[in-house]
Amino acid sequence: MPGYGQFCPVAKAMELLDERWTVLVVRELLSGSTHFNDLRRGVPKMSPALLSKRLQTLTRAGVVNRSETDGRTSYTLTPCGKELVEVVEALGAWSVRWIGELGDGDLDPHLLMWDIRRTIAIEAWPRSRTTLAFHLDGVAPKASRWWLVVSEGQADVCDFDPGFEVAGSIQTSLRILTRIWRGDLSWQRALVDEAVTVSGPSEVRRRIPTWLGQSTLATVPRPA
Amino acid sequence: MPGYGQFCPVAKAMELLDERWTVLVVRELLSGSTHFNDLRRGVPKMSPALLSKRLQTLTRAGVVNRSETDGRTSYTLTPCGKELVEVVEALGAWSVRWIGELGDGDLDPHLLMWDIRRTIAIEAWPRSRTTLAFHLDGVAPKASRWWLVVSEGQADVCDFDPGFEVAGSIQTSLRILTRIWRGDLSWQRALVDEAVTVSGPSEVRRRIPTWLGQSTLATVPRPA
DNA sequence: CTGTATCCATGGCGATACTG
DNA sequence: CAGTATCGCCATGGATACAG
Repeated sequence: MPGYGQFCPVAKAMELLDERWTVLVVRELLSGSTHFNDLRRGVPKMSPALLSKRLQTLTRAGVVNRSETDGRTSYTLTPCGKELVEVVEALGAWSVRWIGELGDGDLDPHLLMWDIRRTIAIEAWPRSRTTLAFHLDGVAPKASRWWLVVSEGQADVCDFDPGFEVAGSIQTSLRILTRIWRGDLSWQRALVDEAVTVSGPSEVRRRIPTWLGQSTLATVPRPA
Repeated sequence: MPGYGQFCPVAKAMELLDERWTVLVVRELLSGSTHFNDLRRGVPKMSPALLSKRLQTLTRAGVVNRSETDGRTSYTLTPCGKELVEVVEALGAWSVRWIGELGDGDLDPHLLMWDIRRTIAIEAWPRSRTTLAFHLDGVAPKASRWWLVVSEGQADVCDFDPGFEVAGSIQTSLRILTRIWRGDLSWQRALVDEAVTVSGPSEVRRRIPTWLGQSTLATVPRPA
């Protein structure tokens, strides 16, 4: 399987990018992960051996730069790699428009909470430390309760009760919260349908949709 | 290998598109091929069994529309599939900028002549039937000689002497002609370096670069 | 924390031939 | 023209354990 045997640029690109997991690793790098275990968190179902191999391949291809400082290994995208943002964005936009269905196996509370943490609008939150509690129905107990703590311009997510006073709680299914985050479903719609229950002071209840962010692809217009 | 187990749109898109050959099939469909054997010509190294399988997968995914009219089977892209043009173009643009090196195995005279035929600027050619002969150095004899015949607004490529009077000839290596077509190398540069020899009346010699087209990606600016 | 080493099963895919 | 049928390999990648 030595490539496609074509000089076509698309074929040459796919020789590198059609390998399983490769594009997802690039996506993680584009989103800012630089260390091996950061990357692992973004592709949890990928074995470390394979991640290592992919990083080597990408490095050899000139897409990734591996460096060591203070005994810490970092992976960053080269200028070449950074330009893959165009490809990844095109893929994401197409996908969000045309691949709406998610299987149960696609849902993952860890990934979702991590993504939510990464996209919350910190500046919209109160100055003082604020904690939001999540309860995800129909998820294994260990992964069903989450706390989002925003304090001093910093957001943290816990899968255990941090013990802070909770400003508000969100109760919904993993699927609904995922769809909201992806932009497949609006907060409005979910609230009206009672697919999600928000509790707490009315001020907080009103604000929550503006506090929690969404995928950058959420605003891509969907086909009629 | 049941997908990536992620709700991320990029992951969902790649579940479909990271399968070997799939994107190349889409590329062929985008470029206008509609019949099974048309598609085969664009991906000659792909087995018919696998092409069939990919077309089925793409059809199930809603990317391709299969239809039969007059006992003839046609494959076309659905609206969903047509929007993959954004992805394919992003891939091509990135590739042409960053993946310049071509292995010997990437070169293919059939594909190249077919692509040249598809991209020539017919309107730039003389009204009367005009034939150009190609001689590709270092290629197996059977695939080293080609004739391009433009007549009545129609271009044809032959791997045998059609017997028409030849207006001009191009002699070069397969690699050089490929690089010119991709836009990696300019006609100017190739002529100055004597990497390509054009013979015939001076008027024809001057015109040939404008008659023969280039890949649509040829104009993508290359990194400094 | 950042990987490597090893092992094994699976099935993807290539090759070839054949059919209505 | 438009595929199916069959076969078998080997490489991919999943799993697990372990190391510097």
